[in-house]
Amino acid sequence: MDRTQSADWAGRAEATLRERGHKASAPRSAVLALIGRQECVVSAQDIADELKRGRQKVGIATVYRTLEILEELRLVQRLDLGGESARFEPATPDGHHHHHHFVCRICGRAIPFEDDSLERVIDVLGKRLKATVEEHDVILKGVCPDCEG
Amino acid sequence: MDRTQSADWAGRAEATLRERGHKASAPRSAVLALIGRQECVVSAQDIADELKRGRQKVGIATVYRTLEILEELRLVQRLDLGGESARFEPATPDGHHHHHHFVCRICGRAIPFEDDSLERVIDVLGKRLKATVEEHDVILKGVCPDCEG
DNA sequence: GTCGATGCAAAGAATTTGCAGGACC
DNA sequence: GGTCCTGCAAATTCTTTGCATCGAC
Repeated sequence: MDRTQSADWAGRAEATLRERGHKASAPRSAVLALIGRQECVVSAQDIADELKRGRQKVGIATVYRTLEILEELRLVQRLDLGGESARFEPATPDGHHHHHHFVCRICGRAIPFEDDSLERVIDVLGKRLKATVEEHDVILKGVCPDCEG
Repeated sequence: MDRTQSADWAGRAEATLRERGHKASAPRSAVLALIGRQECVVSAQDIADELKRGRQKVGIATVYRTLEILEELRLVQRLDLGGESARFEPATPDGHHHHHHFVCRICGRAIPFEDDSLERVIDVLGKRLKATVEEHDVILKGVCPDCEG
């Protein structure tokens, strides 16, 4: 099911880009495919490195430019998890369960989790504030089980 | 009451630094005083600029070094709100109500808010996860009332 | 006096941008 | 064929570091 969803994401992204008048290209497709395969966050450098190991090499500038477009179209979400660089993950279509992140201070790994009560509270909160809330991130920081003790 | 609390923070910070064997200095005191006066986040550059306008000029390197120490001692919290640079704010003593941030996509301002239900849910969540949660950030993004068309 | 703190300037790291050539439609 | 895309390298921006000097204890 993961794989099905992944394929969907890349396909949906390609379609959206085409609709918006963007042209197809091998490097861009490779980036989309890789992002679609992610269950959690990756940095621009991660993407470039991963692709470099494969057959399709992609310049880091292209990775950034592609991510910029995807972010504008809300196909990926940019996250600042406190590391050196920004990280990105495929955005979930509206209403679908999306997750948040626990970041380990020791190993730096980001571990995704979801929680319905949390979403509900944030929903209510959004209504209480006068502002229009378009997106939200919850970041927990601490020590993960592997690094514990 | 704000002012009392601010004075407390700077005083507490100075005391903690002294305890840890750090030496006092005019530049550092100026940074501490300024941070203590903040109700919300500022960037390192904000701090340097603000002090430059006053009588005590402080090099940006000193600002960063001071912030680094303060962060280690958990006297300030570093926040990645998605802007270009990291922002900092005085940390609240344990257990005191701390706030989170709404960031406006148009004007970039960070608006603080607090919510007890949110804290409670995150508390429970921390227990559900096997990891030790040491801190958490909730960031809402959208459009603030002033920028709302 | 000793050792931490400062400021400047240089080094680093992440991200963006300019440009010439190449590919898509 | 025009326009968008790509890769490289240069430019930017934020942050850290090296170093000589100054000041606190």
